[in-house]
Amino acid sequence: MNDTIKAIIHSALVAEGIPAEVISAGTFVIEHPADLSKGDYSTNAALVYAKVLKRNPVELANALVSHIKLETDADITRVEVAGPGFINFFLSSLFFGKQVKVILENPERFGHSSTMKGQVWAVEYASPNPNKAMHLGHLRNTITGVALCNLLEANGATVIREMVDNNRGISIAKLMWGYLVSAKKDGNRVEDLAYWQSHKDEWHTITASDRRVLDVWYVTGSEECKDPAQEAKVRELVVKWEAKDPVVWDLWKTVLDFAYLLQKATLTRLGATFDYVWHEHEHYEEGKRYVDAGVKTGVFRVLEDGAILTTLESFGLSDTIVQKNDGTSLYITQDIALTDLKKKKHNADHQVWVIGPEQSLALQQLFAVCEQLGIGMREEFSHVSYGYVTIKGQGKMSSREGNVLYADDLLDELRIKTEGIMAERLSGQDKSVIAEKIALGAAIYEMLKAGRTKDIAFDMESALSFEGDSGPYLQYAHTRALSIMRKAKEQGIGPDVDGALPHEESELIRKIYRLPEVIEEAAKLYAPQQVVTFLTDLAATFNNYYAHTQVIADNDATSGRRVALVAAFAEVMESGLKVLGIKTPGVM
RNA sequence: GCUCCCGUGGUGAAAUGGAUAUCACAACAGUCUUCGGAACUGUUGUUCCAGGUUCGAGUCCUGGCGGGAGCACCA
Repeated sequence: MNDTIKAIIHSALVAEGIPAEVISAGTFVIEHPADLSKGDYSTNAALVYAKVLKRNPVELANALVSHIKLETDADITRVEVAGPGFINFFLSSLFFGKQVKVILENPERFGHSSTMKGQVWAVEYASPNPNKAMHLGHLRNTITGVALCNLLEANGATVIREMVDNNRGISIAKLMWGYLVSAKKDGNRVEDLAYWQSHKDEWHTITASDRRVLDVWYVTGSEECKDPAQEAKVRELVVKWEAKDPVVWDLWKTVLDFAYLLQKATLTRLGATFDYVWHEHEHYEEGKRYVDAGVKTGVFRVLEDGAILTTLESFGLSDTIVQKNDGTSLYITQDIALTDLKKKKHNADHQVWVIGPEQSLALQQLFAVCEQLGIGMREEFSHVSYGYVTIKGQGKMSSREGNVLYADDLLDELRIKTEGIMAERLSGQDKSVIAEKIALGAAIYEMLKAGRTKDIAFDMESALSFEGDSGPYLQYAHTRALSIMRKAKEQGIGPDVDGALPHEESELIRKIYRLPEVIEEAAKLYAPQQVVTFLTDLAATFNNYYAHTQVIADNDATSGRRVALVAAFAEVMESGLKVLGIKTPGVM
């Protein structure tokens, strides 16, 4: 419809005798007026061209409208000039009827587009550190990443979901050390690796429910490092690991397996899947080759002390060191290699990093260096950042302050709360499954409802409230729709997609068809939040309809048409929620 | 000091340079509870400050103020 209106305006501009070069120079937009009384679509074309042509906007708008010939039985019934010179388009019942039909005939495809067809996007997200349980910050990252991938995919892109496993270095060594010295079942302290290797069963193992224990070992290891003598032992672990010492590798693999077990449980819960996981130990040494090459071609410069620097002034960025003076790697050294490896592996034309804002400069520098080295142009690389999550009234989370809210704990609390509410109503065996879906829905909604770059002060009370703007509000609207359909089926009323429903009856019919536009725009802007806003408005419109219209009425010829509208709403809501990563609970 | 992000009712948020700034929570007043009340209707109340660009600014520009993050051999 967007394109149709654009074409109509274009021919009206031509008919008005406006030169082609003037027309193509102007950029007018087609949008939905905020208020439905102003029409279904609106354009500012007259305002834009009136400025260029130095004409009165309202007069120009009227002239343009006079060139528009509407056919009877067409999708557009009325065109009006309003306000300072907007041209508003009103759509017909026929059009809306057709949309309901389109939705119901192929519900799986509705909301999808092919605007990104042929593009390959590699998206790195989540990437939790193995030494800690996931908390609120990781939750926002993961949920944002899942939604972004779904959005790109919904528009036809091929999406490669990637995660980076930072599985080596001092942090992991601390975790290993903490496990070694504090996880013996009898509580005795052992520092002897050989003893551990031959008596492994004397140490604790882990199950998916032992969520915090990893943090405990890591903190123990970190605390020990405050003593220089102990720190030396932990550093020695790193050195031995790099030398591939078999015992150290054995311990390393043991501890990592625990970490992966916990990570996987949480990520699976959040619906995060990955096509490829990059393990740091496999590529961390690769970076030096790229640095050497950069030095040879004169892109990089060796400083007096041996460190290697690149100048990024032409990119408007501060210079950065790409290799330490002792010849060892930095994060950026590894990332250069990884970016190239990723690109070659997937032949991706776009690479996205879903990472916090504190990495902004580092990533801009990485992108610039990749351009310097000919790995790719900066336009191929995007940093999809997001705001911080703090706990309301407590400020920034800090494990030292003891105010860290873990992802799983939050989800559990939401699930328990949901089960409590549900107990009052029903006692199905699927109760905990449904409660989990609703808990996830509530959490995802909280994380996506704000603009991506905005900080969130997470309010547990608000998240636990299922009234108004919330995931459960959307899920519930969907459930109510299904419930109507169930009743309709029982009474033998099928959806009537051929009869036109008078659209004055509800605003609902004038909104449901917009989902594909929203999903397209949201993908372009990396803004899942726009889908949230749309669905919330749609659910409110449905609830209003529900409250004021008896869908299934005896001896009512329009029941079938209303059922079709409700069914279409249910499909649209389900498609929209799916993109966000929210599951519909169905009829509970 | 420099760079980036953010600033919208009491609270949390929305708004590709457009029309009367839109929702939700809270508060107050109601509906109905015959398709599921996790609902619906109504009332009160908002763009950090000062300039500028524009027919039109929450949005763009300049300068402040407030909050957060980053700034070369840390991860």
